[in-house]
Amino acid sequence: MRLIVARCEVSYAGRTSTVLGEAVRLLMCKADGAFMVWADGGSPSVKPINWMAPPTVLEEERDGRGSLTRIAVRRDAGAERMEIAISEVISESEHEIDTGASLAKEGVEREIQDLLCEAPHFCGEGMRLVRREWPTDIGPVDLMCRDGEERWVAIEVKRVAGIDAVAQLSRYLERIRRDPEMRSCRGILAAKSIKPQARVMAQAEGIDCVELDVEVLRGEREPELTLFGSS
Amino acid sequence: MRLIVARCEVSYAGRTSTVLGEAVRLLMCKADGAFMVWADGGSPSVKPINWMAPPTVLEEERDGRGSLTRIAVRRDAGAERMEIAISEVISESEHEIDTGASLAKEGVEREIQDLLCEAPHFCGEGMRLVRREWPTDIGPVDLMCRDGEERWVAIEVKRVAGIDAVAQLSRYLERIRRDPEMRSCRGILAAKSIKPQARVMAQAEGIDCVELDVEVLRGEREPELTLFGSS
DNA sequence: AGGTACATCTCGGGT
DNA sequence: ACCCGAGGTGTACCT
Repeated sequence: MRLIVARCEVSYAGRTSTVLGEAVRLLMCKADGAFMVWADGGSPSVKPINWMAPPTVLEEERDGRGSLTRIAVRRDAGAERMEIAISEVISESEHEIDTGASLAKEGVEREIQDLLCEAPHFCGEGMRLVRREWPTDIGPVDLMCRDGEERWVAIEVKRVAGIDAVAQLSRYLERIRRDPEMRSCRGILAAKSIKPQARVMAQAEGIDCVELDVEVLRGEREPELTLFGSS
Repeated sequence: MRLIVARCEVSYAGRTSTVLGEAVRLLMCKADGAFMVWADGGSPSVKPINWMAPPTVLEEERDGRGSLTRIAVRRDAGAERMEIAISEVISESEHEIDTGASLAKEGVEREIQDLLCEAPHFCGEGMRLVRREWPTDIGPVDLMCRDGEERWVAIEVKRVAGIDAVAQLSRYLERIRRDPEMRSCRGILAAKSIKPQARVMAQAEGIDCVELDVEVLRGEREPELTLFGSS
């Protein structure tokens, strides 16, 4: 990875076009072709002010003393491009950084889905998993189950559920119910946290809400009596 | 801004939890309190593998020779935390980097909305803007207009419109039409590009689609005869 | 290649 | 503080 601290102007043209006046910035050039321009404060804080995602082609110009004067980054046959005009190089270094290794994440939607598949009864007594990623012609619904009364139940799993999650499940239900056998399929929105507006919209659409406690799902803690106290 | 290249282990616990085994990584510590851990390849390429957004509290430990051995980053009273155990420091530097300056973006949704406000007739003959960001109880619709026949028209502006945009406009229309005076309000989805599936869904919901040419909106180019060739 | 959904999304604007 | 929507979203997965 190359790290360059330089006084520079940056212009980008592609999906939009931007110009950054002269200032001291960090230029970060990853081995995978990603190129980023960083400022040190303000917004955005955890995002570069300008960047090019790989694959990119880099072109450099140096003056007679070997000092960087210009960097051009191209992508998509030049449809996207960034130009860095450098007036002063303050630091230039290169380091061997390891490539990203496996990173296990816990608590994301996939894990909640995994846990719920093992214990669907947390969405209602007698609930049984029929199929995960049940296909519809506009995308798969996370879980398809049958409840204690043999009724079909489509479950949409989210980490945090907003109104978009309700809209998503509604779209699926509309498709699913076109099958005469599934006409009475009901919907459950299951999430670690459900926004108030999403609850209101879910109620209006006849969709049940279940807030999940991941530690309970994992079996690390006993469920509390109020677990099903939603709707 | 501080840049540290070090062999280290990283663990994060907060919104999710992750563990990263020992490897050489770049640690980036911004003046605004943002902290990032970078690998050099793999995915995601333009995002750090681990990070903490400001505000953060940093805590460092050094050995007898003054070499970094541990960094702890805390946030939100310790609810979110990252621990970096350092076995070898390869490089450590600090630079004065300028704070983010103003960055003008063109071609994003806001600019399209601006241009459309100045020239609503691109969404239909006789179209007049009544109000921008027309409020509903589930959020504002981008533009509220009246067409040549005095009919209300709600316009949702997007850069790229997918089915989620159609769903969003449908939700707004459902609310808007609860007002008896607006019962016949129609909807237009206006975007630089509209996905085929979104067109299908829009047609099913009686929503019109208008694909916009930003250069024409800006007055840089003459409209082509097929501008309204949508449905 | 195109469509769909997830993300520790991040970020800005509103209430 | 929370909610909502935009993003040059990026990224994986599927068709």
